[in-house]
Amino acid sequence: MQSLQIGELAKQAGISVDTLRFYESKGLVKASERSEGGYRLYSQADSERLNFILQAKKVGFSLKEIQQLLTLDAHKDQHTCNEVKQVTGQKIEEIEQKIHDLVVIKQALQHLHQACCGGPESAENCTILQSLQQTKEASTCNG
Amino acid sequence: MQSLQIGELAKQAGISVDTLRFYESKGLVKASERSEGGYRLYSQADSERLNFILQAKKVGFSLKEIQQLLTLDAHKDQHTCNEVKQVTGQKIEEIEQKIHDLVVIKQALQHLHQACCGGPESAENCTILQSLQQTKEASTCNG
DNA sequence: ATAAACCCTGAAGTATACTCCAGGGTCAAG
DNA sequence: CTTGACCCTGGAGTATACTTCAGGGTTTAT
Repeated sequence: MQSLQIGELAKQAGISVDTLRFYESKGLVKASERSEGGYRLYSQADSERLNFILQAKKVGFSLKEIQQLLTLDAHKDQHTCNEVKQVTGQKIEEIEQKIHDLVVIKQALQHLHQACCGGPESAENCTILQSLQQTKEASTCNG
Repeated sequence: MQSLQIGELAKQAGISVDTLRFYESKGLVKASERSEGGYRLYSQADSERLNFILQAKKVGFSLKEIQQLLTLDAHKDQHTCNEVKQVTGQKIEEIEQKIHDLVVIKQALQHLHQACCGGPESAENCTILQSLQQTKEASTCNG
């Protein structure tokens, strides 16, 4: 169970050390320890927390929303199971909507991807909005 | 086929008229017509374009990325099928990753949602990160 | 014809999420 | 014991995505 310095964790996560310190300032991830000299030392748990944050961010959650999710336990005494059940239920619905939206966009892109010959021709008839529309009839390039 | 004024479209889409004008300034949606007095008039196609934008935004695409998708056809002559095939292929992969991330988060939330008794007790052991971890053993509130 | 509700442009202001200093300490290697 | 790579804090600067404001025209109802 070795801990990581900020630079190591940042590299692993694919973000900058500035971003990590910024997230700390926002209460999102805090190094669970500091070295003698004051260096941040991140544990495996810290690293997992960070991964969750990045995952959630990628799919459109704001840092504020992510914090809400992460701090359902921060003020344990003030949060009841009732609250947790409500918040999670709502977020699950949101996520289902997001997945649906992604599937719609993906289908349009797939349609476009397949219809497109991939050659050096001008792509006049290859457009997403057309794909979203006419998902039934096959469209071809310059056709 | 009636057209909408900016306020009507904004209301329908659940955004502000300012946001709509802002999107226009960024080249994302433009009213296909103007009234005599200079009012923007949006067609059904404009409205669908806007819906695509909002859908894509919700799942974490930036306005720049959305514009890229929407303008695969803007400069028709300069885009080849080859390019379109590349761009779409890449975006499809991105979307698949996003869907995967959402499913992971959703599962953790569902675990939490189910484990939580929903009562007025303190939610000490109901945390997402725990859920992400121990998706196998059932956890209960205060247990 | 005038008030209320809507629309216009251009520019400045704000929130979020970083990103980049300045000035200085830590640490391993030589 | 110093050089280079790394770390620290606090604060200023930037990009993105809006939001608000100032000053003014348009439309619809009365």
